[in-house]
Amino acid sequence: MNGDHMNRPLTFILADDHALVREGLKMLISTMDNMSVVAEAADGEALLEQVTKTRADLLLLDLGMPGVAGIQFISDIRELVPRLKIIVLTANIEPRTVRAAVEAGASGYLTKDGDPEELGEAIEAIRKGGTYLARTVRFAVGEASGSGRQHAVPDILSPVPLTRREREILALVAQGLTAREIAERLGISPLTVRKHRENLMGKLNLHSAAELTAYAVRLGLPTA
Amino acid sequence: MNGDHMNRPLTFILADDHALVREGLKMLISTMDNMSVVAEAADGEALLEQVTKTRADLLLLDLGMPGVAGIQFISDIRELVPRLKIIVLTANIEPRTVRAAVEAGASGYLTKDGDPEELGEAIEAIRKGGTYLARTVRFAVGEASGSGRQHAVPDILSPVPLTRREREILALVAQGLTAREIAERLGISPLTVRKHRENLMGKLNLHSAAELTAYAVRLGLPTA
DNA sequence: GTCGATATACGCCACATGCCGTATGTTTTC
DNA sequence: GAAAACATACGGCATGTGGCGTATATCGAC
Repeated sequence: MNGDHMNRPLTFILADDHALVREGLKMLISTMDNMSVVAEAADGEALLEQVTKTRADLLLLDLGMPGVAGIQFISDIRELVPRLKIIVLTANIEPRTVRAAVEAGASGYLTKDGDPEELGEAIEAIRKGGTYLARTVRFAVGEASGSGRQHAVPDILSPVPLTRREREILALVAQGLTAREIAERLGISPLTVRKHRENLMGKLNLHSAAELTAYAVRLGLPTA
Repeated sequence: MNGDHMNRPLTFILADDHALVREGLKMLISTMDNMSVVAEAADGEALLEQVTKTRADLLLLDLGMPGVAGIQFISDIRELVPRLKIIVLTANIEPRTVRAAVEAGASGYLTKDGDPEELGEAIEAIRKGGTYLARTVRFAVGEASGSGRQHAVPDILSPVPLTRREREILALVAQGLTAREIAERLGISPLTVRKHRENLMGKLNLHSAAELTAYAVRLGLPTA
């Protein structure tokens, strides 16, 4: 971001739990000028190791990885290694998630069903110190000042920061457990679990365990 | 399978709703000898068009595509174009799904988190007229005769053929709708919906709407 | 024409859930 | 050290759900 315009190659960490997808992305990146993949990770633990061990410039992060509780992970990494820019790569196009990712410190947000060229555009934008949102989700953030959004933003919820406990309980609800089962597993009262769940539904604007489950699955939490 | 050992290149159709993933797979395949991708499809409709229009040898099918009601689609395509061999590519490793896919006529079953080399191995096996299952799911089918399975197969359910109505209701349950809402939408009694749901849970060995939802989402049904 | 599968519909019961309120102790933040 | 956020816990009430049984109409297969 200072004097190294485009001499030194940009280094990447690839984080995606699908080896086949990683392989494909590596191929894609290797066809670009001055780019190289220096590390890969298939789960959150491996990723944490790699981000501290390597000195990569960019992290291409699949939000659907096991052991990666989504958004929270972004802020964790930003705190740990501030110089590492994060590009989120996911199938999730919910406005809620996009906003949360950006506010957590992601520099880019790409969707898996987007135009492959967007990867290059995102890298370029971020190298210049900017941020990049995939065209498919750009409407989600309201454009801040732009000419005029074509679609109204559906739900105006704040980025919905979940507490640690809430995330924990969301993950268990997502596995189809009842309040009682969750309570047993956590060693607390079923009534407390219910309260947490109520708070979750309030924050996320959902209205049933099934919707919570769907939300969690789409968010990439493990479901079995 | 007859005289064309390896002169004519093998032609592929890629079906995956994620353009980025398709791009990566295309790269991967292009690095192999005598392989070429002749068509791509991002949804079920486009795919149906391509399978009839082109005369490809192999279909690499992501089971998570929108508009593709999973397994059912495999038998549909097999009926339509019997010469086209199907390799399923999915993140779903449920024994139930694996067995169902194979019985529906899939020649291969690869998982997205599997070893990328498996793609080559699968193609080779299928070219010889065999079938190929990813190592991560091979246990699911019981090996039929094999030396000895390392893990017992957890649930012994038959491949679970769902009726049209049941699939319809599964999709709606998966969106978090209550029995009443589903009944209104279909113009039938809520009690009937409940019965269908009970039958579904019986067939799939699930025990709550949340589990049904998780199942449907993993299966690739739309959830919003 | 009968049999089986499917779709339809109802009732009962125990239990879980969603929504409301209140309360207390702990931890984090300012 | 005060204020805010969080985790804990309880109660009531209307509704939904899961598991059970029963019953009828339709339709395609044999």
